[in-house]
Amino acid sequence: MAKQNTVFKDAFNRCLGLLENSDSLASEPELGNQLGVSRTTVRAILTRLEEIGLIEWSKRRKAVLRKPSAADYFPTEETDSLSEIIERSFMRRILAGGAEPGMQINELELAREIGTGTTSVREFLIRFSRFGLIEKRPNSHWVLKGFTPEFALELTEVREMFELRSAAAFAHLPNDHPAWAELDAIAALHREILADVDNRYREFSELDEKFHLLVHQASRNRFIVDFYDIIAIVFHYHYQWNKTNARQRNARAMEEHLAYIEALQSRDPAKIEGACRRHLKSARETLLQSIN
Amino acid sequence: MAKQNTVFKDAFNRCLGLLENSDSLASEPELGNQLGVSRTTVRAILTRLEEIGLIEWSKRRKAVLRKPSAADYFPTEETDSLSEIIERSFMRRILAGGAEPGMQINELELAREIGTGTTSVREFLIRFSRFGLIEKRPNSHWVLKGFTPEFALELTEVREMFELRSAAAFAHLPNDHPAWAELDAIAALHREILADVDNRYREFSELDEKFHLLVHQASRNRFIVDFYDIIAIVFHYHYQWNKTNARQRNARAMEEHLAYIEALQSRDPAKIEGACRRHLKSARETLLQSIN
DNA sequence: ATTCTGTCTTTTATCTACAATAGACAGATT
DNA sequence: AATCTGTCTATTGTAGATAAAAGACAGAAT
Repeated sequence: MAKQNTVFKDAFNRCLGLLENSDSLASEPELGNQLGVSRTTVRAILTRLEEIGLIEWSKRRKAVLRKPSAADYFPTEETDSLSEIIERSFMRRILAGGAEPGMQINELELAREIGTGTTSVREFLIRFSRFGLIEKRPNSHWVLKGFTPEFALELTEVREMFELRSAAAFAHLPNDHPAWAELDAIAALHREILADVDNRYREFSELDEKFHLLVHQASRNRFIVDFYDIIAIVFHYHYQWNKTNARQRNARAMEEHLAYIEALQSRDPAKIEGACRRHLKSARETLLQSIN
Repeated sequence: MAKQNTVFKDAFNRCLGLLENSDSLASEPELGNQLGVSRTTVRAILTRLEEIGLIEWSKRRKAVLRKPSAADYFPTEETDSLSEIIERSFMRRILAGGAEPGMQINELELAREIGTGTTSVREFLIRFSRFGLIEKRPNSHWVLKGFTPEFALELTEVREMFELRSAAAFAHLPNDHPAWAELDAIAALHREILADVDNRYREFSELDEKFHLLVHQASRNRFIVDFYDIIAIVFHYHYQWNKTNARQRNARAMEEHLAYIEALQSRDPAKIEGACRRHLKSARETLLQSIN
């Protein structure tokens, strides 16, 4: 296999969703926009939809013949891109399984284990190296530096510098900047989840990422925004891995977020800095606790 | 060709250097250490040295028969690793040649132009993307974001945050830390070059990199140290590209460095911050001037 | 006049193969 | 006892090939 057709399968599944609530489909370029794929892929999807009797397709006419059933969808295992599979597999190995700092990482072995070619693994490792968890010895193996307390401290040190500056910049966004509306929406979602926290505390992880990314974007600095990727991936896998006291931790963080958001809305620099510092401090403590 | 033997050729050339001042060579593992290569490569070098009649080799005996001549060395074009070649070639294209922001970057075309396979170009682009000058559209081309004033401002903003913090940390290094001795050596070299600045101002570029890296390392933060790569590459190619007033600019920067170094040596936080800010400000101005 | 479809070309993502390089181990040498 | 060499194996770096996906263009349909 030269290339997996995951783009096709994923877009196909999303297209079935469109098809649930409508009795005909838009034009090919329009569908391409909706699904975020090229016309070539759209046509492949339409061809398959016709083959399995979901639509009748003739030039501009794409009439829905029946509603899609569960069996029409491609299984979710087949819709993940190779890089997602490699990332998950790798993160599981280094976060969960006894991965000692200093351990060697073998491209060929990783590739065999994941069931993929070495090229993809190499490219993943190169991309991943910017997260500071692995390092290359040229002409030789990669070395795992490990998810250690030092790593967490270095990460949070930079994060705190960047976020304090971004939060300060946020206050100076013009009043009609869309970020203010987004901030309102995020605040509302916080209150909604907090009102039913016992059932919905798991939604925090995603909300957390959205909120902090919004703050970082106010810096209008690509290096600051890009750095947030590292924080996001660390917290993302960290939440999946460490679930002790999750409900309580998340509730507390959401309260802090609300105070932080209120400070931003006040535009008062001192208030913003205080609320931001308080939240960052507890976020750092949470992360550090879970490592030891 | 599956792999260029540039490691062999480069190590071979360096081995000829060792051979100039000695009438026999060390053991294989020892040579491997000196040259920074594996025993396999050392043995390949010894084999070649024997073939061209430079040494007589029998087990532990590696007697030098004659001094190497210029013809024994591999030409320097053959000793650069593929990634260095690609980097230079790429930087020339985007800094020198009319490379408009928003331009598409084509892997295949780049590969053909450089005379290499696509795999290496891809890997280079992935590594290079962390410098914030290019961006990938998945399943599609890369986009050149360009060496624009915005880029320079975003870069220097982060640089200033990081360097101020690193400089402050430098003052707290223990008195017996090797960085103090290195700082002295760097200061001495500054004075030496300044004393003959008309002839030696070109040595500044390398010295500049060494000095700022030393400062950044005092942060003991991998993200801060890694970020310095971006600054170093930008200034490196920038110096090569823009030579107007180079002598004067470099002389001024060296004076600033000396004041900055003196401030570090004083361990006085206020003095350090002042000298650091002054230098960073003029470095930023120099960079910005050359872009427009 | 604009938007769409049919068809074709180009480019990316990924696999496989292979030379260069690293590295392991046993027996030889000091 | 420690270090070295001869030999062998394992891994990386890179090229080349191929299916998937993107994208270009002309003619057809609104």
